[in-house]
Amino acid sequence: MFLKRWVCLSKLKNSRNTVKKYQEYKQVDYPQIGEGILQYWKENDIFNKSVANREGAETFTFFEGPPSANGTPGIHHVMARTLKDIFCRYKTLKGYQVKRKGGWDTHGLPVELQVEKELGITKEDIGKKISVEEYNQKCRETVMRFKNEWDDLTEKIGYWVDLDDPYITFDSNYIESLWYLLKRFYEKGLLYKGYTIQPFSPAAGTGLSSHELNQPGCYRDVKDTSITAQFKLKGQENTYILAWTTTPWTLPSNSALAIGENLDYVKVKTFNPYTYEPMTAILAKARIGAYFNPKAKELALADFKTGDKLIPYEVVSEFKGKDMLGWEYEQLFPIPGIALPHPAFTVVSGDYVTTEDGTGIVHLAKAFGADDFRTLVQNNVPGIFVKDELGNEVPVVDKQGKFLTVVGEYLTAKMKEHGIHAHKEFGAHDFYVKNYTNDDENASDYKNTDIIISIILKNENKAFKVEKYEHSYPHCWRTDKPILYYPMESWFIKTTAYKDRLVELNKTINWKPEATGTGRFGNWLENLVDWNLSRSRFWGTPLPIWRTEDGLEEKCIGSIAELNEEIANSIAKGVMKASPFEGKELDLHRPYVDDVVLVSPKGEKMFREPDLIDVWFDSGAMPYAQWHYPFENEDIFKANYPADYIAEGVDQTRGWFFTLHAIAGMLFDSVAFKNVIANGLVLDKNGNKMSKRLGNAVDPFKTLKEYGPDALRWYMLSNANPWDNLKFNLEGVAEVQRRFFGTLQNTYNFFALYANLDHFVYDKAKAIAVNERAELDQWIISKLQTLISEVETAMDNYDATKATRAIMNFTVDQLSNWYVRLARKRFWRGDMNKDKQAAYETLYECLFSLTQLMSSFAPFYADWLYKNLTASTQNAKESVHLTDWQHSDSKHLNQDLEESMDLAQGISSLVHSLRKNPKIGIKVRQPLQRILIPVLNEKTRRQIQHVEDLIKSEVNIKSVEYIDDASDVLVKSVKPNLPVLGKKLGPKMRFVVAAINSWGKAEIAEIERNGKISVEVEGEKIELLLEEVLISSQDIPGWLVASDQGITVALDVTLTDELKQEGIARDLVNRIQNLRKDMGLEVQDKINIKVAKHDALVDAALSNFASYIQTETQALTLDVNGSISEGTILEMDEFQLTVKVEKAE
RNA sequence: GGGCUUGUAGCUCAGGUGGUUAGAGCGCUACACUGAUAAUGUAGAGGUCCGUGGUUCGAGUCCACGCAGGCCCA
Repeated sequence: MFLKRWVCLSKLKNSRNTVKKYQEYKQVDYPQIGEGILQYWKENDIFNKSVANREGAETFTFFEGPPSANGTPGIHHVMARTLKDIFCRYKTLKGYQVKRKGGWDTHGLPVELQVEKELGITKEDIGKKISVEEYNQKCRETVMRFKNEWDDLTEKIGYWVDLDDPYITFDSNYIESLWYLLKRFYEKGLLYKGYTIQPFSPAAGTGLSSHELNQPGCYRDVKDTSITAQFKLKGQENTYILAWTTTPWTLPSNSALAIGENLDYVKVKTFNPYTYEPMTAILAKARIGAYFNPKAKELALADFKTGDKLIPYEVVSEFKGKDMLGWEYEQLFPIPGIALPHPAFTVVSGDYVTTEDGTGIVHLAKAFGADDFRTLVQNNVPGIFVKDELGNEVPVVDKQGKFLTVVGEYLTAKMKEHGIHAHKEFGAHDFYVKNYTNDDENASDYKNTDIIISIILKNENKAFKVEKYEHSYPHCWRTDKPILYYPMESWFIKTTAYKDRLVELNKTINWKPEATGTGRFGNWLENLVDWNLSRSRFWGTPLPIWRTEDGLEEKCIGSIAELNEEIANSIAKGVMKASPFEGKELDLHRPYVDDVVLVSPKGEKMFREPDLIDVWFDSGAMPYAQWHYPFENEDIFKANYPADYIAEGVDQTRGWFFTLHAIAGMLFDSVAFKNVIANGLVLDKNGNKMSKRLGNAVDPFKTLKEYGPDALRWYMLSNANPWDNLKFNLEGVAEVQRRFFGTLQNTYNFFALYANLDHFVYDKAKAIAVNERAELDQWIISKLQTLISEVETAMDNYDATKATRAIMNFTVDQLSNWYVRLARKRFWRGDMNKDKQAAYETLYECLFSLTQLMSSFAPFYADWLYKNLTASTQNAKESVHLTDWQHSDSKHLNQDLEESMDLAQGISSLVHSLRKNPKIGIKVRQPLQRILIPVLNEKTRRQIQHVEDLIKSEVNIKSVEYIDDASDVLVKSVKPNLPVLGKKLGPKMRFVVAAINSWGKAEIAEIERNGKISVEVEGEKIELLLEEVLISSQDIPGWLVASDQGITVALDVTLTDELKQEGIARDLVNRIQNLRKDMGLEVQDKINIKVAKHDALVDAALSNFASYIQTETQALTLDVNGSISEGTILEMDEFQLTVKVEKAE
C-alpha cells in the first residue's frame, strides 16, 4: 500500500495538476518507508554522492572494525553498526568527506573450530585425514558463508559503508602489508622468540587454547596433596619462611618466594609438628589462625614436650611484606647439578599475593606458572632448567609429565635413605607428576610423586603442614587428565619496550566512556606484557620468518617481491626445485609457504617457523593493510590516518583497541584513533546474555520487518548510553515508534492537511520575518535554535543519547503538545492571512529542520519526511543526507521568551490541577473569571504578562491579575538559602535554619526592609543578609491556591450567570460538533440549527452567544423555538436540550 | 582471585561542583477532549535512591566495607 503512495509521491513533483502539495497519510508503514527509501538511495546512488560531494573537503576518518561473516549477524550488530554510522553521517552533514571502507575478519580459531566440527575432525587429523590445502580451502569458504546476510543487514539498517570494495584479511595484498609491518617490528628488534607458560596436556601431547580450557566441565574439583614447605633463611638459626602449594611436584623447581608488599607478616616461635624441632616460622599475620590452634596460645614454649598434640606458639615480631624483599633462603631441594646464582632463592614482590589461603607467601617455579614466570622475569630471577641432549634449556619435567633423570635419581636415592615404600618399585624414570601412568590409585601402599615428596620433606624437617586439599583444576577435554602449565616456544612483540609511550599516547585519546580509557585500557597498558603472536594453527597469516635448523640464522620477509627473490635464490642454489607458486595464483597461506625452503648466507637450508600470527594482529593492522600500504595508496593512507573515530564493543578493549594502539604507537609513534566509543552488550529484556542456545536471541531481520530500521536505531540510541549494557525490549521499540515517530507523523499530517486546504506551499524567499510572527512562533523558533545547538554539542561530544533525547523532547513536548495545540485554531480558522501564513511557515520550518537533525539517527524516515516536505520545493536537494548542516541562529534565540513560556506552561498546569480539585471540579470548558498570581518582582510580572493570552485560552479564564507587595492579601514565606548559608555558618546551621523556619510576617518584613536581620543562636548573635534567605509567596487567604517551583496561582471559582451562559454555549458547540461528525459533514459544510426553548438561563445563553455558536459550528442560522419535531435530544451536563441540525443547501 | 562497570517508582532511564518536598517516559487509576480522532490532553497514585558503617550542620551524590548483576583477564 505504501509503495503505491511512494510512487505517487515521486510523480507528485512533476504533476502540475495535483492540488495536494504535501502528501497526506492515513497510516504509515515504517518498514516500507525503510524499503522504499533504500531503493531510492540505490537508484540515485545517494551514498556515493554524499562522499563525492565532499571531494576536496577536510577528511573525517572512520575505521571499520571488521566483523567475521562465519556466523549470522545478531541484534547487537545493529547496535554496533548504528553507532558507527551516525557519526559518519553527522560529520558528512558538517562538511567533511567521510570515506568508509568495509572490511572482513577472516582468520582465526572460531573459523577453524567450526570447520573441524562440520568435517567431524580434530586438530590432529589436519594434514592426515585431510590435507592442509583442502582444510584451508574449506576455511576460506566457510568464513564468508554469511556475507550476504551481513550485507543485507548492513543495508537494511542504513549503515553506510563501502561494501563493494572491502578489505579482506585473507587477501594476499592484505597479508603482504602485514608482513611489511612484521618486518618493521623485526628490524627494530621488537620481534623475538621466547617462552610462555601455557596449558599443556601431556596425555594428548598438545597445548590447549584458553578457548578449549573454557569448555564446560574442564574445571573440576579434585583432591590434591598440598604442602606448606619450610624455606630456611640464610644465616639465621632455625628460621623458616612458610609457603603453601597444591602442586608439590613444582617444589624442586622453586627459585623464589613472593610476598605482598603491603601485607603484614609475623615471626612466630613454635615447633615443627612432624619433627618437633624448635623453630621460628614466618607467615602472614592474617594466616596465623589457619596454622596454629588458638587453644595452644596460652601454653608456654618451655613446657613443650616432644609428641604433645597442642603445639605452643608465640608471635615475636611483626613487619610489612616490603621489609622482606631480598631476603635469601636455602634451596629446598639441593639436587646435584641444579644450582642457581643470586638472585635466585630470594624474596620478591607479587601483586597477586593474598591472605585468602596458604601462608600469604607464594612459592614460584618459573617453568610451571604464568604468574611465576612473569614475576621472575620482572625480577631477573633465573628458573630451574637443565640442558637436554641438544643443549637447550628444558624444565625438569618433560612433555610426558615425568621428572627428568636428574631429579628421578635424587628422589629414588631419598626414598632409599628414608626407607619409603610404595605400591611399586620406583626407578629414576617413574616419577610422573600427575598420574599420567594410570596406576591404580586404590592399590595398597599407593603413593604418587606428590606424596613421596611430602614424606621426604617431612622427614627432613622441611614440611610444616601436609594435607589433602580440594580445589578446582582444569582438565584436558580430550583425555580427561589434569593439564600442566608448561613453557612453550612462542614469538613475541616486545610491547613492554614501548609501554611508557603507549600509556602517554593513550592519554590523548577521547574515550567514551572515559573510564574505559583510564581504567580498563589504561590499567591494561600499565601492566603490559609482551604480545604473544604465535598460534599453532593452520588458517591464518603465516609468520614470515625462516630459520636454519640450528636456529642460528634467521630471515624475516617483508614483501612478496622479497619472497620471490629469496625463492629465486634458493632455486639457483639448488635447494628448491621450483617455486610453489609457479603457474598458480599467489597464496601466502599454509601449506604453500611451508613448502618454501630458503637458503641462508652460509648456505644452510632455512625453514619457515611453523607458527601463524594472532588474528588480532590482522585487524589491528587494518589502517595500513586495508589500503595495501606501503605498496599502494600512500596518499589515501596519509590523508586517512589516524582515525578520527572508531567504535566497537567494550569486549574489544584488549583485542582490537589494543592491537590498533600497539602497532600505531610502536611503528608510527602515533595514536591509531582519536575518538572511540566502546559500547556495551545487548542483553535480553531480563538482563540475561542473549544466546541462540537459550532461545532468547532477538532476530534483527524479524525486528526490522516489524518495526522498520528507524525506530530500532532510535530506540537503541535513546534508551540508554551506548556504553551501558542495553536490556533490549521490543516494547521499547514500539514505544519509540508510537511516542516519537507517531507524534512527528501526526504533526506532519496536521500540517499537510491544512496546508493543502489552504494551498500553502513553503517558499523561503517569501517567508515572513521571524520577528514579525506571533509570540508563539518566535518561541518555538527559539526553542528550535536551542535544540540545534544542543544536538550539535552532544554530537561533537560523541553523545548520541543526549542528542536523540533532546530531539524527542522537542518534537513531542514542545512542538506537538504545546505549539501545535495552541496554534491549532490559527490553521483552521478563516482564509489565508499573514498570521496564518506565519503559522504554516513556522511549523514547516520546524519539521524541515527536524528532518536534518534526526537524519543521522533515523536516516530512512528523515529522508522520507524530507522528501514529503520538499516535493514542491524548487531546487531541493535529492536527499536530506546531501544537505549542509544548519547552524543555530542566535538572532532567533530568545531566552526571555522561553522563560515566559515556561511560566505559561507551569501556570497552566497549576490551574488545571486546581480545576480538578475534588472540592471544585470545574471542567475546562466552563470559563472562569480570573486567576491571581503573586509576583515578587517586575521581571516575573512582565514575563507572565507576555503570555497572558495563551494562559487565558489554555485554561479558559477571563483575566489574569497580579498581587504584589502593595497588596495586603499576600502571605509570604521564607526559607534558608542553604548552599550560601552552609558556607558561612557550618556547624551552626542547624540552629539558624530552625530560627528562620519559625519566622513570621514581622521578621520577613524586617529583613526585606533592612536587608539584614540579627538572630540569636546559643547565646551568639548572628547577622543574616537578605540574599541568604529565599522569600516566596505560597498562600492567599480565602483562595484556592496551588504552587510549584516558586510559582503560586489562585483560582477564582465564582460562577456568575454570564460565565454559566458561556459554559452552556460552549457545551452546546461541543455537542453540535459531535452531531456534525455523526452526520458525516465535511469541514466546510454549512448547517442550520433549531433549538427548543428550555429555561431562562439557557435561553439567555443561546441568545447572548448566538454568533459565537454559529461561527464555531458554521451555522447559517440559529433559531430558538417553543418546540421541535423530530429533534435530537442532547445530553448536557445538568439538563437535556432538543435540537435539530440540518445541512444548509 | 584481579581490573573495570552497573544498582534510583512495576519497567526503561535523568539526577554539574553535597543543600530543605528525588524527576521524566511507559504502564496503572481517574478525568477531559472529540475538526490532529485507530490521534490527543490533564491530573493522581506509586520510591528504606542495593545494604552497613563513616566524613559533614546536611549524603541519592563523597569515603570504606559488603551484597547482587555484567564485561574482560587469571
